[in-house]
Amino acid sequence: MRVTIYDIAKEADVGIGTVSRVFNNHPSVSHGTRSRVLEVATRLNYRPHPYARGLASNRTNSILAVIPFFTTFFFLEILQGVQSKLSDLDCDLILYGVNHPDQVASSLRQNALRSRVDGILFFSMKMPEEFALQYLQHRTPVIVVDSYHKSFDSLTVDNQEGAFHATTHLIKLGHKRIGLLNANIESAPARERLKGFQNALTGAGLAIVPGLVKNSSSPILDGFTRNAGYELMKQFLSLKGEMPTAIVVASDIQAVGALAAINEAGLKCPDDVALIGFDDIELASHLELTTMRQPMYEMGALAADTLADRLKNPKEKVSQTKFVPKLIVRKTCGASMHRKQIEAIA
Amino acid sequence: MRVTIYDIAKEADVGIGTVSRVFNNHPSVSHGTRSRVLEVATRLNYRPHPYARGLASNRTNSILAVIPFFTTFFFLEILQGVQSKLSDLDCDLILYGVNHPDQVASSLRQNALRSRVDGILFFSMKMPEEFALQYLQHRTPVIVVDSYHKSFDSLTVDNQEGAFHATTHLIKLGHKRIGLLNANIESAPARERLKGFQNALTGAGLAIVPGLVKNSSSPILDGFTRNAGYELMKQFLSLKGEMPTAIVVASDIQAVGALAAINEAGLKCPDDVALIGFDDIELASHLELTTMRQPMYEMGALAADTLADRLKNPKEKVSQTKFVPKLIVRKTCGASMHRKQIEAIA
DNA sequence: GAGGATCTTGGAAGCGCTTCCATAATTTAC
DNA sequence: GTAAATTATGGAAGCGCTTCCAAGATCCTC
Repeated sequence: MRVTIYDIAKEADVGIGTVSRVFNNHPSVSHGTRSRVLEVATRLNYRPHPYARGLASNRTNSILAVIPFFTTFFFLEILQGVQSKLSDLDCDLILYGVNHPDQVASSLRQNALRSRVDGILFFSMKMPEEFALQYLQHRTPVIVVDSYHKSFDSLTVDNQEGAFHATTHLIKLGHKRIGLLNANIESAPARERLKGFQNALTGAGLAIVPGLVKNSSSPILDGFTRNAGYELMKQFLSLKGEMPTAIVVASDIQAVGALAAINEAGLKCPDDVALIGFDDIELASHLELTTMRQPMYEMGALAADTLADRLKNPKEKVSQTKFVPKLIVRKTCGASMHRKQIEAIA
Repeated sequence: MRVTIYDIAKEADVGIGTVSRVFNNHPSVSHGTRSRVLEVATRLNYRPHPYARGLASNRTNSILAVIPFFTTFFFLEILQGVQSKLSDLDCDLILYGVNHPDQVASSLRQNALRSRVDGILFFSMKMPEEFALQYLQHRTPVIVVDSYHKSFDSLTVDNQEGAFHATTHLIKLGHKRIGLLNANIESAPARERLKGFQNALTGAGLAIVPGLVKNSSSPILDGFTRNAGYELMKQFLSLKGEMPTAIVVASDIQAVGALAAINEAGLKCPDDVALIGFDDIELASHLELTTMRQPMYEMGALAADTLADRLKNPKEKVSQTKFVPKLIVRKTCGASMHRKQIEAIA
């Protein structure tokens, strides 16, 4: 039979209230009693029943992570960060993966309401208003990561700043004719990255050549796909002599497609055209892709922390944190080449 | 206030037992009563409290997945498969990631005992005996995936068969001088893959040349690393004229390292040496790596199904299922080349 | 139409815990 | 020394559900 607080109470010759207090670190238990209870509990191998606890205290000690399954690379690292904090909080992680952005609402309807959780981490997708309202009403804290909602704490990557750094890096390497291979301008990240790109050029006194900014028109994942990168790169390649000497690519996955197009054309990166990506997905290091790294582990960890804070202070005003991506220099930007050479190319 | 079965009972003018029966699909509720209760429940937006349920029924409707965080690529797909089944089972997925194989035991000690779950999916790691005993004692069903334990249902990949197919594919392409770039022979998968390799050669009447079988001696992840592949490939390259015309590589990640070594040596794959990997990680398609695909989604889904069966029939005898990997032909095996050319190289 | 099955139903008990109230023991203040 | 405050403790009530037992209603069977 299961060991309960009654067994412990009897064995340690105290009341059940006292046993409960010991396990909840309630201050008003004398030192002697506490250690006696703990000794007995260890001896009988007692473990509190989480559901009984949850039922009685109206806490669940578990949180829900809603993640998109369709962009694999990104998430295990984030979850790692989340979990590193969660074990401190003595909290379970319930995972709910959504297969397609369009299914968020129906998926949530089907699943997320079933489980009772203390809080929710919501990743990379637009939170449907229907659920936002519901969570607000139920006072279930939600942290939105890599996305934004006015009513919830959010952690985002500063896309504009990231694109600014990326572009500036290329400028510093001596490039004057720099292109932007962007995603679908309908999406906020694409717009922000465009803005950062423009600011960097303008700030350096370079002109923004419209023909060198190419937005994807693909509706599929807003153009953040390998294929979108491939197609846009082919457009750049068709410019021949007018081609930029370096291109800022809105995401690594697009850069992968771009590299394929470059190879196919018989050209070399970075010799013929330099590339800089965004994200630092697993592939990036294998392809020696220079990129703007998003601090995923850190975002995960901070998301968990933020949720913990929110659970403690429900009234606090909604916070908004921005992470600045970090430049990871590899080979595709040509930083290892001598500047003279680059200038010769340009 | 929370809506409970008492509210429903009062509103629908029935007893709480009846309400409970309705929500548990108990047969002995008349049709009229059932629909009246459901109508009221919908109207009041009633949701059963999972913890109260769990406490009263001693079921939790949640399962635990213990996965290794250190081999990222593999798992989201498996989890996707798991989840596709879980929502049928009306079950939550609690995720617990282990950062390093050596930490399995300590990680489990810290975490896995806390949560009460109906069953456990245990991935890719050796289950510490300490926990195996505990789970058996508690009668917590465990399904071991991509690993083996005699007391639990297991799903594994048939490494021997996979390596056999991979090798046979190269033989069919006309190769006579085939090497094996293996992982650490201490690990079961490495041994099995070696055996499949040998069987294929022997079966085709080819000799097994000891110098063409290279096992990694790395203790890190049993040599299933990019670096181990890189180092072993350098050994192959140093054979010069004695080099195999094709190499079976024990894992894609090693093949990535091997490709790097080949490029570094100024050689071309598959022109100078053909390669076939194992796993079909995300990278593989981007690198055009021919490989033996492990059916991860399917394994995840079947794991969940197996667990569901086990929950229904705890007495059934332990099952053991083997998946056969599937050949995915891309470019590194040179299958697209004309056979004559290959023979010319050989 | 009587006796026995078979369906339905109500609701008490109990799952293992937290929490509050009452009370006892001890300390502090004057 | 006494009154008041503080500390430590026991245990009842209650969290929302399942499940069992008892009992009423309905249906057969001969």
